[in-house]
Amino acid sequence: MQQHDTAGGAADYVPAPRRGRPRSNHAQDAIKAAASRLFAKNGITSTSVRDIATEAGVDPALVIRHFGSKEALFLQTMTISTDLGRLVGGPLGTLGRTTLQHLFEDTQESILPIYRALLGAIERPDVRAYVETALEKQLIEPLRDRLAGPDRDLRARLIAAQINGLLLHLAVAPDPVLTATPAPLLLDTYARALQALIDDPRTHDAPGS
Amino acid sequence: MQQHDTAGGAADYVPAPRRGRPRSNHAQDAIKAAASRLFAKNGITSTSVRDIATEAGVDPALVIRHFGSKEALFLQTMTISTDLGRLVGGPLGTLGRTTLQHLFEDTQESILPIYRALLGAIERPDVRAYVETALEKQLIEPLRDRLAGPDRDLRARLIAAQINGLLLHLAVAPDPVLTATPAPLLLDTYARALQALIDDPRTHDAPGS
DNA sequence: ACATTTTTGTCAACGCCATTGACTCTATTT
DNA sequence: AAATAGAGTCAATGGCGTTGACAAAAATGT
Repeated sequence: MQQHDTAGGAADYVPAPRRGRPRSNHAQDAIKAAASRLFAKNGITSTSVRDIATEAGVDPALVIRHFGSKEALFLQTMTISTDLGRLVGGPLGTLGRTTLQHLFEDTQESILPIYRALLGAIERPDVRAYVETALEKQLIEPLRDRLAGPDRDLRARLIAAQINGLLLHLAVAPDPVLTATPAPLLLDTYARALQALIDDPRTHDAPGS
Repeated sequence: MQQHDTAGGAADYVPAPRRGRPRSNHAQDAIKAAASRLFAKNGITSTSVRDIATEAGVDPALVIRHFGSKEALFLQTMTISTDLGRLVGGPLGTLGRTTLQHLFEDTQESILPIYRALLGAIERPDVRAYVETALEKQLIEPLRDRLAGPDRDLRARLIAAQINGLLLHLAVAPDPVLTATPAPLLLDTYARALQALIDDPRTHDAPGS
């Protein structure tokens, strides 16, 4: 009656792989792990659903079954876990420096490949929407609430642009110069630029007069 | 002296499409025009070779025939024509402001869609290589040569990161706040941040002392 | 204990994609 | 006139994301 028992002997005794509905899904975790690794390493376009399925040891159709689409799986795995909002918690006078400091501590771990992957997928509408809201809620809004002086919203957005510019340069290319630069020097230098928008323009608007 | 039939009167004296080997290829120009429009509007992944071929009125195979591959066509059409090097020509004291000014004048024209398209294709190795060298040769090097003081190379790279951060925010999302901001205010504010890295750190390192 | 439902997993397709090889046709060159 | 070389066409190829029909096993109800 049965004509195929490809993966395991279904009629024998069920050796290792359990079938049906285990409480903690085994295949789902394997798919997520494989997707995280491959997306972070090669990006979304160079990573095929079949690649993920092969590395996870499952059928390609199962990937779509569980996650809906390749893009949905991408959004579920390539998320920036660290709360960017807490980066802007320090005192105002040294906010630029402490923000970069925190960012670099996290960056050393794992957010740079994720940032690169998200950037490479920014063309897809769903990814762009996710990045936009994450940027707005997790960086621009906390930043704006901490600023004083005129044009707080504009300045918060421009500070976010500065931060993303640095991440962009660190993420897209293994820039040998930036990478080789001692972290304190790089942080101090860029913090000076951030601070130019953090400080209330009225406090030292015209230094001479 | 030489006539080109890209946009002007191609039908003046050669109405019927010539076959064989015309000196100025008709289909090639149509493909380039269609590719420029579609790539700039929808990006590389959402634009298929078949779409380009349909809009140009040619066979899809002909597109590959002439340009080698979709990616090669992308790199031939999505080029930033304006020389970024001349942006940094102004006097040092107001370099940040004048650079942004020039950038915005060009931006109003057409470089923003191209920037967005390049960013969306940054995952592809050839595109990334092109962007990297263009950035290095056309922006970082001219900038570095104009700076004075310590860490000129590092500061030039960080200024480039700032500029790209602003372009990133302008390109990926139609940010309503940044778009609605009066250009002079936006330029003045961001120029202050640029100037923090342009100015020789030694000249006003300790403003109080 | 059995029957039903729900979820997991499998397999073979579908339609779209970029790209290719074989081919014709025409203008230029010899 | 013959040879050449590029322009254009057509059908096919292999890969892609995704889907539908189906089997199997666990969960659930009785």
